[in-house]
Order: sequence, then structure tokens, then C-alpha cells
Amino acid sequence: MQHSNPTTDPSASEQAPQHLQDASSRWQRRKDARPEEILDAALHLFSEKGFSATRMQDVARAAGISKGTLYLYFSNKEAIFYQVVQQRITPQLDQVESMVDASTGSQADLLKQLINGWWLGVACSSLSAIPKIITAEAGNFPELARYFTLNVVTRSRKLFSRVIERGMQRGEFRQYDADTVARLVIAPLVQATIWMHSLKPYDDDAGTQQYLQLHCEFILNSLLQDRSPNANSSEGTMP
Amino acid sequence: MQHSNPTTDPSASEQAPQHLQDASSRWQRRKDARPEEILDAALHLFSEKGFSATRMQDVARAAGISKGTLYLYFSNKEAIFYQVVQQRITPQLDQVESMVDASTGSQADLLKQLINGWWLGVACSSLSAIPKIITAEAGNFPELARYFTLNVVTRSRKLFSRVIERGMQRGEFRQYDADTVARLVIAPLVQATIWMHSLKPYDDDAGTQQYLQLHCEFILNSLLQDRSPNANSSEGTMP
DNA sequence: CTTATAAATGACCGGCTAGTCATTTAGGGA
DNA sequence: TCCCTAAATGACTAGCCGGTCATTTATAAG
Repeated sequence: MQHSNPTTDPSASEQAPQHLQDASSRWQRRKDARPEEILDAALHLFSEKGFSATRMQDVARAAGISKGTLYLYFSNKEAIFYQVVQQRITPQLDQVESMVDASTGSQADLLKQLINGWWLGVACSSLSAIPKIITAEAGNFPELARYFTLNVVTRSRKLFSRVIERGMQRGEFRQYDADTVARLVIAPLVQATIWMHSLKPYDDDAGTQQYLQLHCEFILNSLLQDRSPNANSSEGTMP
Repeated sequence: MQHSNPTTDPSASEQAPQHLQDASSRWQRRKDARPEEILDAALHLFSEKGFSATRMQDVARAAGISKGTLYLYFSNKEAIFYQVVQQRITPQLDQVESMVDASTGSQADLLKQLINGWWLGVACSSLSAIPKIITAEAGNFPELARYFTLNVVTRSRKLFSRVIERGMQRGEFRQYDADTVARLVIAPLVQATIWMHSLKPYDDDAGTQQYLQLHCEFILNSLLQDRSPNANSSEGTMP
């Protein structure tokens, strides 16, 4: 089967491995730097092509090494993905968790912060493709799916539902099932992110900014005790 | 690579091809029935494993024929998918479109009908896996992605945005960008459907019923002119 | 029953890729 | 400077899968 992909050209020369361009030697020993470089390259390619479709050969080239060298640092393809999650996502979650714990302002503001933070930290970052990759490959890599669900999905949702719950306890929010509300808050975010990496190129986009803004507004319209959704006003600052 | 999939055991004997179990002959000529049977088998397997991971061999076995026979009826794997879309999705869309055109009641009711209809007709049907498949494989099968976006996604969204637009024109709904609202209405539905076929097995579910119900309620809280989100009352009938 | 034909088969081919390992070579230490 | 060792290489293997085609066989017509 031949597939001509409009967005990614497999025959295009990868960006030159920019570590030390001097032609003094065929290669260098760089034991310490390799793992990070490999993870960077892998994350970038996973984002572009997905997990299955990314060839170890491609990861190697993008990292400026040969295929064999990959296996000096990672036992197999899945191990690379685990490390990507462990080293790039978990620390961010830790950070956001402590941010939520330390917060003192209104829960509405905090919720907005979480939504915008998620957007900037995931949708607009190098992690952007992870949700699509995970959902796409869950069936073929169940261990990986279980790991991700436990260590990222559930934790993230708890973060949202804790804020929502707190808002309800303080009388700032109306009473709903916090976990369900959290799902409703997150779903459009995740969906938009998956979209970016799947059908967006074929769809005439109507502006992500407005989408995010309106989502915030709708959620708070229903959550906040003292708001009727009249003022279509600017809802604080959106990035 | 070895993957042990908890939900699907590849070595398990497929359900016996139940057409005429008598052992009188090794096989029968059934030119007319084959295409439908192949599409059924394919849709079922695509739902279970995704597009790439479904082997033509598996489709053949599930349809009760040999691999070679597949190619008497479909020119290749992608052709099977196109037919699945064309024969199982497009007709449903036609039907819903005329339903919307013929509708006379309130746009809020119509919108609720659309949401529930989408849920029953997609999430709870054999088409349930299509959104996941398409988003997962879009990168590797761009033609297929373009076709689906044009013929299903855009059409569906137009359906929703038309109803929303009409509601605004009649003063039943508040003024927003109809297309963006349509995206916000659809996103949690699609997201939940993708979820069902990816990480749901690893996540402790909190009840899909409540999710759908609350989604409807939140959307209408913001859209309807004369509602403040006080009465957490039952929001009409949910299936 | 015999025969013609087209439906159905499944061994096979070609291409592709995760992972291996004998060989090469960078570069620090003596 | 030379040597040693471990970092790096890339040709190679094994196995998988979409698609083909020469062969087999159901079955309808004569």
C-alpha cells in the first residue's frame, strides 16, 4: 500500500542532527547526552506519525545516531514511550498538583487557570500528540494504556474534580457530581487536541481561541451560583 | 513484539461462520451475500482492533471465506472501509437531516433529540468505533481522512449548527457563534465514544448516563434565554 | 451424467521493520 | 604515542502482512 501523506513527507531529509556538526569524525561518544536526545526525537516523531508508524530507524536518524545505538539505551520501542511519559508528563503533573494545593483564590479562577494551563502545557506543547497516540494505540499496547490511565488520566481528572468539589463545598459552585463535571470540562480539551493531530488538516477551522473561551464560559455559567449567562463579556484573559 | 491484549484474544477461535453449517461441501457459491457479510465482519473487527491492526486474514475468517475471496469483492483494504462508511453512515445522516428539516417543535427539544440520537445511533451502535478508528489512522490514510471529514464530520456539524442557528434567530437561544457551539456540543459525545474504545477498560467508570444528562443540561443552561441553572431537575427523558 | 464457467481457495511473493551482533572506532589512560 | 575498552555501527535475521494467481470445485445448463 502506498500512502501519500500531505503533512509529513517521509522522504524529506530529517533535520540535521545538530550536535557538533564538525566533520572531524564519523561519530562521538556521548553516553550521557544520548537518552535525552533520543526521547526528544521520539516524542517529536510520535507526535507526527503516531507510535506504531514511527520507525526505530527514523528515531535513530532524528537523534543523530544509528539504530543499534537505540538499543544500548532502551530495551525496546515501548520502553522509549514509557520514559517519555515518566520524564515529560509526570513532573508537570507534580507541579500543577502543588500549584492547586497552594492556591488561595476563588475556585472559578483556579478552574480557569487549570483549563488554560492544560491548554498551554499540553495542547500547545510538545506533548500535544500524546492523547491521540494513547487512544489510538491503547488496543495494541494494553500495558502502556493501563500505565498511562493510572498515572496521567486519573490523576489529572482528580485534579479538576478536587477544585470543583472544593468550589461546591464553599458554596461558590452549584451542586453537581464533581467527577462527572470534571469529565465534561476535560472532554472538549482532549477532543480538540486529538483533533489537531487527526482531522484538523481536512476541516476548515473556526478558531481555537473562541472554542476555548466559550467552553470556559459555558462551564462557569452552569457552575457559578450567581451568574446568569447574559453578559457575553470577555471572560477574563485567555492566552 | 508480543502484546497480550486483555479484551481480545487473537488465538481464540473466531465465532464460527454461521452460514449453512452443514458439512456437505467445503464451501458454497454465495456471490450476492458476500459483500454484506464482509462489511459486517470488517466493521466488527475494525471496532475491536482498529483499521491497521485488523488483518485481511481475520476479516476473511470472520466472514467465513478465504483471503483471496475478499479481493473478488473489494479491491483492497481501504475500499472496504469506504464501503462501510458509505453504506452504514451516510444513509443514517440522510435520515437525520430530513428529520431536522421536517421538525416543527422547539429547537431546544430538537437539539436534545440530536444529542440523544447521536448517542443511540453512534455510541450505542455498531458504528461506535468509527470515530476512534478515523482519528487514529488519519495520519496514515489521508485520503480516507479527507473523505470522512467531508462526508461525515462536516455534514454532522452543520446539522447541529443549523439547529442552534435557528434557535438563535427565533430568540429561543442566546447569541453565540453557532459553529463553535456546535463543536462544544459534539466534542464530549465524540470524546466519550473514543474513550469507550481506548482507555475505558482501565478507568473506573462513573456512569455514562449521568455524563450525557449533565452535558445536555449544561449546554442548555447557557443557550436558553429563560433559564437560570437552579433546578437540577430531570431534564426531560434521557434514554 | 457431462461439461463449462466462475466462485472460491491458499500457497506464495515482495516489501517492510523490530530487534541482534560481529565489527569498527573514538578517545581516555598509561 | 599506543592500547584498551566500551560506545557506536549497520548489515542481517526472523517474522509479519497486503495482495496475487494458478489451481480446485460448486453448480447450473445441456
